[in-house]
Amino acid sequence: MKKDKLGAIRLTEQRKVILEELKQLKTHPTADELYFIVKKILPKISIATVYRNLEALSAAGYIIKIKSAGNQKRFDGNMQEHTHIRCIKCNKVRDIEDKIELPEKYKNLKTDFNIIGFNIDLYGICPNCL
Amino acid sequence: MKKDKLGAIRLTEQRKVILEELKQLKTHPTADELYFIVKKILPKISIATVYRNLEALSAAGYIIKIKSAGNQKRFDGNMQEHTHIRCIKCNKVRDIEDKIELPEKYKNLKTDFNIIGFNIDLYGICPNCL
DNA sequence: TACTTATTAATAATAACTACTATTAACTTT
DNA sequence: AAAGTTAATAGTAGTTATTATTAATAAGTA
Repeated sequence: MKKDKLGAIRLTEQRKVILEELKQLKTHPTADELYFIVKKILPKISIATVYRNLEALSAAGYIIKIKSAGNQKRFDGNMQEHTHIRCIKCNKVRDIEDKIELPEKYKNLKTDFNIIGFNIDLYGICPNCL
Repeated sequence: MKKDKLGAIRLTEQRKVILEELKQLKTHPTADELYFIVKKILPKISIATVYRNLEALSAAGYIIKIKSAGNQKRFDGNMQEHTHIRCIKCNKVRDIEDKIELPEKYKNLKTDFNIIGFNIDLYGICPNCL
């Protein structure tokens, strides 16, 4: 089986379309939002395929699963390091171009956890909800 | 109706117990975890009451609803400003005593959102999952 | 006291996933 | 290339965490 360089998944037609559409969007859609978009290209696709493959693609490192508040997972096809801002009213997520870095002094925090990394998200109100 | 100073909610017996138990815990429990704890004191309490009142208490400013990853909401009775670290394996949340501040230079980020604040969470592996 | 409103326990309903199943497609071995 | 093996899919059932509904009760007010 031909494996891709990034992760050990085969890029099926469904996966290719999901990936392409996600990469074109700047809106960080939820799985169901993306389902309706992908459906226009592959009308027979199942919503379970979209959920499953968003997980697979993010596990394989093609896309990013956006953590942070909100009860729906969102996905991001932009692999450049960047920060997100979320609207506290409608939960939409947008990119912040500036890359935020944590000062050196926070590298050695007191905890019995094994620190792997951190996550900074901004929150505010989007133009639409103002 | 006697309103409390903080928010406009009446502190019923159920709410008092939920609040007290949460304040004693350092574990940032989920609603159902807290339900089983509170049940020992009020055996007849309904899980819906716990969910409803965790929302009510956080809306009224008595407790904090922890945002960030993981599919279950978690709650924190510690109103001091502090940072959280989450275990990527078991999703448990612990406090970091140091207060993390965002450098000045990030106060004017380029975005059409109205920035209200930010949220920093660390992630890592807890002693138990190591 | 009688009335009004808030809160509760219990349970039904919902939203967002996630697992299952039969089928098909892709790859591998003969 | 045929047969065998594994992976992926569509469709759908099931699950989990949460939210809404409802009838009963408790608290506050006139």
